[in-house]
Amino acid sequence: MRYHKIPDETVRRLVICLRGLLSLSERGYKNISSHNLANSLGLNPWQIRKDFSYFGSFGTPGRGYNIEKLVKQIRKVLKLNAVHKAALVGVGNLGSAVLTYSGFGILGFKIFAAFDNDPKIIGRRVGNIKIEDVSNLQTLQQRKIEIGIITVPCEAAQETFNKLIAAGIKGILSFSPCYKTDRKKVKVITIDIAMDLARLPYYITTRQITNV
Amino acid sequence: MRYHKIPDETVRRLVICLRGLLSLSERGYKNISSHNLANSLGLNPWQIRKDFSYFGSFGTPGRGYNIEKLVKQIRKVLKLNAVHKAALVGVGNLGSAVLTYSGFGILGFKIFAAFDNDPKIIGRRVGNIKIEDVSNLQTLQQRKIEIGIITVPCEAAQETFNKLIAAGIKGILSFSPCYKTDRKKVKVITIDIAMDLARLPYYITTRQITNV
DNA sequence: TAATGTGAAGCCTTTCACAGCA
DNA sequence: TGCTGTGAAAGGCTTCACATTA
Repeated sequence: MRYHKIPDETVRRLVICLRGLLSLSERGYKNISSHNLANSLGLNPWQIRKDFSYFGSFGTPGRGYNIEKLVKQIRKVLKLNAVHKAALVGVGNLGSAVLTYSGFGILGFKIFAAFDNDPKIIGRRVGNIKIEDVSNLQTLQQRKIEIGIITVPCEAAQETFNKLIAAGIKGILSFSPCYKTDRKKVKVITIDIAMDLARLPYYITTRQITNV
Repeated sequence: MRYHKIPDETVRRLVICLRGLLSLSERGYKNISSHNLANSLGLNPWQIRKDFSYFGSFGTPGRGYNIEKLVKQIRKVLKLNAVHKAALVGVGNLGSAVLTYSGFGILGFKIFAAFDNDPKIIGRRVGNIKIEDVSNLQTLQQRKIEIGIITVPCEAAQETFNKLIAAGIKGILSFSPCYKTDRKKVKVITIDIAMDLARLPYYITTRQITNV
């Protein structure tokens, strides 16, 4: 049982496992083997076992894992055992899609605020969130919101980054690549749709097929 | 000069370089050193040079790279030198965001068709694309469309996958994780927003900050 | 028996350091 | 002199094989 640095790829898979386990749990399952869990998620059994081994050993040889117990452990390791407050900036189509997505709650996220700079949008409600003026971004610190989601057009991304960092945001999920960020102050995860699309042709015309 | 398998991570960075170079080119630059290119993209100079070395050597020692020449080479390697036809399924907020995104063209993509199953949406236009009924998906093969973009709700993802594969689609960019796909027939790249968000807290409360 | 947990091997990627070239 | 291209070293992740345990 170790508790060192967990590889980035393991963190990625742990989230996938967590969701798989939650879904199994909902459907009434109590236990599962690494083999069956792996199968249902397109992973390898030994990979999963290795991943879990980075933070403990929770299985029962011959039986497998108790789902509830495992979920609790993964939540703890990923710091998903308390609700995280998030704020979203940029309420266009993409922002609205993220705002109305219902899958975050089960993972411990709740979007508490949304911002835009368009007077036509400010004041409207999306879901049960009232859209505020971006000039209010500075209030995030007082409101103890630590996660930012950037869904503004590319041109506005850099400015939004700066404002979020100034507002004490600790982690950012961004849909615009931004290379001029002080990565010592915040952790940034970028979703770069155009880049992901542009990777496809290389793999299509080449024989070689890999996982994502 | 080799032409072997290019590492997945290199493919990822090549797209980033390509966009960086295109942007430099637009701003009138003709040449750039690995050092400057790397700096502007948050990468390392030696990493970039190594990446390029997988498919040739195009630089001039003491001078750097000719941007136009390099762009041409990267496009060729990534198979982005011809227009790729894409189709999108699921025209909700997310789908509309992708449909109206203007950054694909420069990378060689054009969305030629969009589908939904909601009679209220079918027939409408988004941008200059008329939304079709999903039952028309089978026509993709005749229309020589080889790339699919899945922006349907989770529940509908599996069925959409199956239909796209049946329609002869070669590569899929999906916003719903789907683990039951025949990865020998198509290359799938998944954008899993909830998963990416859920990875953040682990890195926020840990000191360790890494690139994405 | 059936499945876990993990050291060790193998493989892939990143980083380094420097020879070589304009 | 300045920057490229690349072999070699270092580092990190995946896979394997099997001892171990309920």
